[in-house]
Amino acid sequence: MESMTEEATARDRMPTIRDIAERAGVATSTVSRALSNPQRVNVRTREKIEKIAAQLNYVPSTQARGLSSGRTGAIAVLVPDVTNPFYFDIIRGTQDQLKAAGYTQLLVDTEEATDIELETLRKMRRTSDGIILAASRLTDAQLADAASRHPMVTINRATADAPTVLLDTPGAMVQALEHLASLGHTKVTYVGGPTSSWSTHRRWKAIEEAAARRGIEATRIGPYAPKTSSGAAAADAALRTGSTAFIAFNDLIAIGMLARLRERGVRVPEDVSIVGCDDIFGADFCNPPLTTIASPIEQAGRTAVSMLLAQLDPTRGGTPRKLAVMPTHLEIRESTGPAPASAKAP
Amino acid sequence: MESMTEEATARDRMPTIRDIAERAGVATSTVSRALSNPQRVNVRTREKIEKIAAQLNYVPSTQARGLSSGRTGAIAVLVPDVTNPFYFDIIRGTQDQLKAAGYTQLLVDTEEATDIELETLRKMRRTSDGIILAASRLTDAQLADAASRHPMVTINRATADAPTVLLDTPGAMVQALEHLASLGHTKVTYVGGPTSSWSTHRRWKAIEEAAARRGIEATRIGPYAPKTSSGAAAADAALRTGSTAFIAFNDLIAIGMLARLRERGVRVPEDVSIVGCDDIFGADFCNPPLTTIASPIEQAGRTAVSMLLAQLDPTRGGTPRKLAVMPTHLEIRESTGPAPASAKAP
DNA sequence: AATGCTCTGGCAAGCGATTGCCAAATGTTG
DNA sequence: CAACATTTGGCAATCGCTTGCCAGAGCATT
Repeated sequence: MESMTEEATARDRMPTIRDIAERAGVATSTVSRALSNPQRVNVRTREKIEKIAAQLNYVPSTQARGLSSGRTGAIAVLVPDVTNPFYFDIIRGTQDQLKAAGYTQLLVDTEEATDIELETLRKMRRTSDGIILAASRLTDAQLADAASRHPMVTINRATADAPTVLLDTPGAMVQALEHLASLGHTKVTYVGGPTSSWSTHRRWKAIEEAAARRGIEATRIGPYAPKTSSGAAAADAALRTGSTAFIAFNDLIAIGMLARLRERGVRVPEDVSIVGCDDIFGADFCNPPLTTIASPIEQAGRTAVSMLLAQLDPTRGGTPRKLAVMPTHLEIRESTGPAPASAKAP
Repeated sequence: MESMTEEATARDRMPTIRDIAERAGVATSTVSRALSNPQRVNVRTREKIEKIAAQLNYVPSTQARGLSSGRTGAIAVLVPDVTNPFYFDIIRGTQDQLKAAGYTQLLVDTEEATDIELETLRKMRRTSDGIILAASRLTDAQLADAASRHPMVTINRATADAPTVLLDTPGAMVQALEHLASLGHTKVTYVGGPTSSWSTHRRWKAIEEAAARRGIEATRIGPYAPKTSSGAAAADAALRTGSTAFIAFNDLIAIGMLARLRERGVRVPEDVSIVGCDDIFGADFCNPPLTTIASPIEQAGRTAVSMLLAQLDPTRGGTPRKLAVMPTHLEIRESTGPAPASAKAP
């Protein structure tokens, strides 16, 4: 029985460019062009091909396409911790913009580990067209190496070797300090994040400088892991400093501190004030609502994608920017208040 | 100048299996086997090849591998909304398990839209080896069709056509109802989620039945989008029902209601009680902390991956399960309390 | 009528692996 | 030592699509 029709043959196999070519009576190359380079082919031929493709429910193979064209159509997004709401906003931003540009997003959690980050970078060199690296834990040298091998954009981690999107949190830290100063606080403690975090140093430096300029006594404690569970230890240590106001590396830690302070009977903001950072989901409805540093995080993700895409296809975009700084502002809620009178004379 | 050495040639190009073969003096097929089918080749040859591969910093091309082997090494995870913390946990679970199994995760946000979901499904048929579909908005027929074409596991959306991971929220809804009943509540309102959500109907049905059995008057309002911003409208409508206790479709809505109620001067739990669902990030530190239905969400993600992988490679796993029901429990916090006395005699 | 373009479409060579089949080498056994 | 098994490695065909190059057709220009 050699009478199998094309219909029968194609039943279980996915249709390929060849099936279309046969039915249309053209060469596969023509089909390829009609589908991915429309103006290269006659309108009538194209329409015919498109019709057949639709009929067959044809879906091009990314694999094959990638193999021959060298492009994969995928962008890898590396974040240190997918559970951290901060990164979720970034992911949402990248997802959004990537989808719009027809790219697939490969999401990888590097678990705040340098080696996983490096290994992922290595693999992705082959698997993706470009990489978005959020809050990288890598050293400058490692970063430079990675950037030299693959199109890359970093978020919240400046480097001369790749375009970067920065949230101007240091700027807002200064605002936060001024806010606290105007409320009468004279001793402020910065609750630091992971040592490997570039941001935490940047923030502390900003605070240190601004404090010196204003005659405020600034101290630093830490490092603490950026999780609510670190908040307990952080709160205890912070209290021991004698400061009346704390600025936390991020909202996660701040929220954890809030819980611990309540547990210990320390009132916020009557006894101490707390400022968080990032304005993540939850910062507005915790108890008390957290004064924090807000920024367009999702926008940062989108911008990173745009910058990466511009790098991939220099013809399309205009001047590829090397640096984008997102504005931030202090979102004052209820976790900050006047310095307690007693604190003035210890 | 034809004297370019191999070194020079290979400088900017990624090393391929062929480069290794040449250096090792063997055929590419041998290299391929040594790398992905070690026992098929002599130990000494293998070691030699591995060494050279390491030297060259060789990374196999997923594309090429996929083309010839038919497998892509990627699993697509479709969620209705990446911003919803509930899905964070699922994503974290899948990410974790997929990485462990050597798969890449393709994350797609279907934006609660049926057509995006369908379109993504179509594309992913070629791009991924399998699909994990969380809280699908599809009809049974659409789901059956999709499942027939591609290995698939659903989460929180039962179907006879694909293995499913279910969180036993309906069971816990009954617990919640009993909890409320024992606190003296006799009128309870269910604040429903999106009409297209399979879960919301399932939950309401469970409540309705349990309420009837216990002589509690249960009403339903909705639908509401699963966002905190829906909470305001939901709270207003809920209040109008005259019920003293509300069970929300999820924590997002519940948290939004909390805010609105405070705004309106309605005390929780003194005046009304609220129960959420999912125990998402934030449910424990909102004000007041939310009584909610907790479940091992991350675990659900992991289980889904296991079930999918078992389906892909039937030899490895044991009996591929068709259904996994994750246990849930009522997490009692401070948003539920005794029914107000006045409510007894309206 | 000759010349030169622009359009279209086909040919065929890859892209980088995998894998069925075969042959040489090596080992085992009676 | 012959006969047979088992390893081990090579050949070459694929996988599905892209793309450089070429040729014929259709037109406009001299």
